[in-house]
Amino acid sequence: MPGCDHAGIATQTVVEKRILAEEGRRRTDFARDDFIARIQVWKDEYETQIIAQLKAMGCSCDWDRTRFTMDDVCARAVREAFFRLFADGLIYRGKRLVNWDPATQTVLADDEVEHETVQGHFWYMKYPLVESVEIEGGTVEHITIATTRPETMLGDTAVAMNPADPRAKYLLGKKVRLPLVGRIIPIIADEHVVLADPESDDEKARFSTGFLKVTPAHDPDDWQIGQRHDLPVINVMAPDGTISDKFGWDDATGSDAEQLLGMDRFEAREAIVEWFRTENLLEDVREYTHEVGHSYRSHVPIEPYLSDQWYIAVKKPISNFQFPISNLEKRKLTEQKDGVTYIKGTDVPLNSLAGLALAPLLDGRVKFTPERYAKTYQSWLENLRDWPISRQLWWGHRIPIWSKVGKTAPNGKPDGLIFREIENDDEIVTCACVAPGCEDVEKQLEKDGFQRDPDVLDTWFSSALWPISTMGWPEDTELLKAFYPTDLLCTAREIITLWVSRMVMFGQYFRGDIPFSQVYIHAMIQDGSGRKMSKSLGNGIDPLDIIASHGADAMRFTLAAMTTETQDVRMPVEEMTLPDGRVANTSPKFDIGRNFCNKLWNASRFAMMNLEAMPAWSEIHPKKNLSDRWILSRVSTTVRDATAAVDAFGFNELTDVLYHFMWNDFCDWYLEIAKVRINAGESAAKAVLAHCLDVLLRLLHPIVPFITEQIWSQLNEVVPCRGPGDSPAEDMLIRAQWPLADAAMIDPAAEADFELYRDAVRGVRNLRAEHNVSPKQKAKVLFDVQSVPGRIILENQALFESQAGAEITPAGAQADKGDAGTFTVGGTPFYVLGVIDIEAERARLTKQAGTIQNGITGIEKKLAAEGFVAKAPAEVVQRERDRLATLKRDLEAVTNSLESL
RNA sequence: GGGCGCGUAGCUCAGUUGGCUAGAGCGCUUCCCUUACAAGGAAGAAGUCACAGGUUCGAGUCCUGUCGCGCCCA
Repeated sequence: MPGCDHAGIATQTVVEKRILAEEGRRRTDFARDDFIARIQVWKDEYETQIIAQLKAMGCSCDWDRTRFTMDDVCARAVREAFFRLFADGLIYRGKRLVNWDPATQTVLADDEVEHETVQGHFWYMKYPLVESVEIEGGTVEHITIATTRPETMLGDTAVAMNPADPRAKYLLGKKVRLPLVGRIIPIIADEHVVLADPESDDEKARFSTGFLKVTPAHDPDDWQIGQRHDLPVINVMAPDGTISDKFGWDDATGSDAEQLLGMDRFEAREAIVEWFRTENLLEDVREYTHEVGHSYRSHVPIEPYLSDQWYIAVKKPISNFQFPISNLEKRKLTEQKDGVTYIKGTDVPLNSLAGLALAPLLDGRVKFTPERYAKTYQSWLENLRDWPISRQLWWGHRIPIWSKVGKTAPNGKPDGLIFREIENDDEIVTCACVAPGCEDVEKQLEKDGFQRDPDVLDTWFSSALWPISTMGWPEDTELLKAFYPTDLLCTAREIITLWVSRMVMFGQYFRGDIPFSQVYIHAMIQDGSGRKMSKSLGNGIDPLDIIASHGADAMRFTLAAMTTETQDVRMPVEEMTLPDGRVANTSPKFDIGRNFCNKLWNASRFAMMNLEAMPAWSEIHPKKNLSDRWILSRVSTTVRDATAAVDAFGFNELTDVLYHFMWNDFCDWYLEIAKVRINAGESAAKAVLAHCLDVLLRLLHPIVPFITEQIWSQLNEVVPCRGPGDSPAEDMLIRAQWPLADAAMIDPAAEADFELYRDAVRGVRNLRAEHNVSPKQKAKVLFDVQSVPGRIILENQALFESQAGAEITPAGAQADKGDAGTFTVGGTPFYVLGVIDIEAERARLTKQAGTIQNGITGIEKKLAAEGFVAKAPAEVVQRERDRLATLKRDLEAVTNSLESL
């Protein structure tokens, strides 16, 4: 089921920027619906492009069912989901410090905040005590706080110190006058405060003065302290990050701080530091490197900001949950606390949303590949905090809540409407959540003075519903019955928490079952120097450009070959001129796939040229010919290995197995042998050839669908019936069955014998190359015809002579081996007569003898080592002994040849 | 601060539960435009498996530590 989500923040930001750049107009210059219409146009353009990319890449999807998270089907599911969550009391409104992005003026989830290391400062600022204090005989007029964000001091409502601080007994309960503002604030005790220790290993302790300014409205830790001590909360900033007294700050007027109003937060920082310096209250400034949260969207520093947001309670037990959750209880993987069933070792109630997502991992119903990613999923859920779901955007699913200040008694009690009273800043607000399909209720509410919440839902809310919403939930559709749960989710590791966990959560909560049983996390492609591909760096690649430069199949093959279990994959990016003349980014890496496809095409063409008058499978006797037995064994082994690789998501292994079979076995050896045999009138090779190609195409189709489908249709014209059974092939390869490995065809003896044959051919070729024997000249080859390799060569004499460019010297012929080149196959010496340069051969053999001797020494050492023979498995010991014997025969042969030179 | 990954040939990467002389592609060297393929064929050179310890008959593989690179989370 193909489709797109609406990528709320990203999409709106892009369109806002574009309209500002092109037309000089801001979002606020538009009516809401008009602006949304503009985004819709942009989205349609890009959606079309994305779908076209998927099609061009050969993705096999159900195109008729293409979905978008904001289309009607999905929108209804979102409304229904929200309504049910609200009805179950899992959605609430909370005043919280949120991650505020002053640039885009929206709230970001914790996951949307990027932590960057920033070179900053600690400023040491003196706050005067209202009354001086005597400590150990000295008079103290000031205390000094240290801060990295001086501008927030305008909102300070206390100074905290650790009760264990020796000065605490003199200072606790005393008051300070907040500079600039003049506000009188208390000195309180809180254990969160780090004690000052210049010698400490802890950096914080080295930088601490022991006094902490407390700004509940602008710092998460301070917010906690404020909650503990019931401190006032004073917000000193406007949503755009400028200093303002319009959002909860009422003692600015008339103070020295008034001059700061309207300044940007960073301007204000400088002004405040300067003011302290002038007033002689700046004690010190020290360099400090620390982590600062930045918006992943606008990249400006996040401002912790006090704001009203809708939340989903993820650890709240759901009363009367209607579906079975898991068998964890039976397996004693839960524990009881205060009447609640928790997942063992966590504070996650089994019947909470977090529990619903965590249980299927723990009970094994959801599996990750590679397995290590299960940890990411698990630890995220175990430490989950409530999910802020409102976003200050226009592009998205608008929150289906209408509200009105004051207690408003419900007018009757229409279906599809839930009222809830919420306390907010000392006033009561009545909120109404409306179910989908109740437009009349919505109109009535608006008539009654209710206003719809302006915010939209987090994009992930609707994305979390994807597996069910796209198939028509909340109806119990035939689609859902047929395809839910699905088998496999394939995705990137960076959204395991944002997306994967929430799909499981919602799938379990709304449908009572997991959305998928397997999660495959694929590698991420980076550029050649290990950087993420991005528009701003200009190091990204458009798949359509790769398709233009190398072809879709080449791209698919290469990507599959690069897909390993590792986290990141590097893709060198290069500008290239495409066939249509455009210059675009692509990568020479795709040569791998292009060369592969080219080879496959040529080999298939050649095979098909030779299939005329192919005998039926039932007429041939492939068991009688070594090369047939060998290639059929290789076919079966390849089918077996390829199937295993697919089952294990080993995509690089799959391409590796198929590459090796196609190129090295099928092309380099079997096709070359078939040439000779077919020329000699041996037509049995044709039937085997056709069968090999048939299986190869079926194995390759998922990776390189276009070229294999094309070859398949040509093959069907040449030989519609082929392979064991001689039955007609499927018209379309995409419908053909994945081949089954035929264990009876696996023939280790044939593979071993063929190996000897191949070594003999290579041995002759090697000598020819080393001694520059002209290709036209036949090499005279002499060997013991009674030996195992000798018999094999003799049985395939014509083939051997053709492939090696050799002539076998008649058995028993006496020959002068003095000027022969030598090589060994399985311990049997082979001589190539009269071709050599004696000095070169001596050097070659000496080197070879050295290599063999190294091998022998290694094995002898191993066999002599204490414990090896006694402790290693018998088969390992035997293997070493066999190898040693062969090597010794090889060495003897080489030594003999050296002596006779 | 917590977690995860990576470091193997000049480059990009494989190497499953420890067990043949550590592999592939690209690049490089030599020869070959042989009637499927020069995006090709034949042959070849090239690695102290980051470093230091440990476990073991045996370590690229397991354990501990160090160094370097990257990612995720707080």
